[in-house]
Amino acid sequence: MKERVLVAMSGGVDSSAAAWVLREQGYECVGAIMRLHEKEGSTDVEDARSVAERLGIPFHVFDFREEFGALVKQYFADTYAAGDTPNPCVQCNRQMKFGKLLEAARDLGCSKIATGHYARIAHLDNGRFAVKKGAEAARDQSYFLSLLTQDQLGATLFPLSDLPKAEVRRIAEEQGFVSARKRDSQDICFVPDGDYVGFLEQYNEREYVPGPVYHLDGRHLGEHRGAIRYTLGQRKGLGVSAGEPVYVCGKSMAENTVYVGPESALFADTLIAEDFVWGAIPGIDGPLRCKARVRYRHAEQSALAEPLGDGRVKVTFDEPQRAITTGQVLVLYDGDTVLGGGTIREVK
RNA sequence: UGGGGCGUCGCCAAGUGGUAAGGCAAGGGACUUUGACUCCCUCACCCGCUGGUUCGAAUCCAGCCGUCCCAG
Repeated sequence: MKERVLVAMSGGVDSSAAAWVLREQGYECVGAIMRLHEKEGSTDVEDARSVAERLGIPFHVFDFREEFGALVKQYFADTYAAGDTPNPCVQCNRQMKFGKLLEAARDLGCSKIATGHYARIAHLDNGRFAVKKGAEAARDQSYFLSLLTQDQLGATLFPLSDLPKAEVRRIAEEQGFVSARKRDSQDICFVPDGDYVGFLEQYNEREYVPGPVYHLDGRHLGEHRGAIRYTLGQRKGLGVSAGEPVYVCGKSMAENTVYVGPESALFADTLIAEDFVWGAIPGIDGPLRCKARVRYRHAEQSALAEPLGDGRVKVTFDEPQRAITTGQVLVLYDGDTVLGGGTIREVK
């Protein structure tokens, strides 16, 4: 019998198939699901339990609603309130799945944790662990895993790393998992109706009121419905017409003002990321040419990364990038390997 | 209340006798384990109002209403 591994199950296809694959590989599996927030009508817990039963593995339910609120929802609300744009999934990965759940796994005597992410983990010659892209480029989730620490990566398995999604579905189908035909998850899990502003108003216990929309050329174009609703590069939802498409180019939370302008005004080539977490390499002490992504599904771009000290890294793209947004996560790559990532703090 | 201009979808705007372009916005969908972007579809039985001319008008005529500019 191999190692004892806790499989993070969500009730969806991916984690279900991951559990099966892992068991096939001879690991001693323990299934577990986290309760992170209230979900009306959700059968996720039951679905995960059913899959665990079908696999004949133990199953645990961890109620992490409080922790999720403190570590993810709070971060989400605070980031928006500060005028930045958060990435709750990256935060959830580092704090919950590979944070609280990993702790719980260790308490259960599991040396590792496994999830249904489409990515790989490599143990490099330099002794470090690194996240690498999944086999199917279109589904690669390495971006979301970029801020995991060495300790976290060293204790992680991604059973689906070499499987295309179609194969995963087939496995779930064959095994008769209830999750086989479930839709892929999308949007922010704790804001199911997509109304994240409504969530923020409730969470922050305040109402976000209308304010002015100005064009960069000085024109007053109309009123927006609260500066917190808009993020850099956003086009829809402004409700103002300038004759041609205009995009959010900036905003002032203090003045509740939104500035819009032509798409061309959104391009910038330099940013500073903070709280950098290094993956494949321990860090850099000089300029490093690499590839970088500024958001999930951003095609990697050639760039030069330079250390600024204090966990800060300056990144200069060869070509200006559209709507580099503070609060979002910057990830550096060397080919398929994640070099490290940080939170975008400043854009020039 | 003298003169002139203008009144077409929420905004801008084609169309000047033959049966309402387009852009923006908006709504819906696709894409998507973040926010966005993008893509697709929809969006004036009707042209300020009322009459008139005409086989036929948003397009011509009259009156009215509204609005803008100049002159007061």
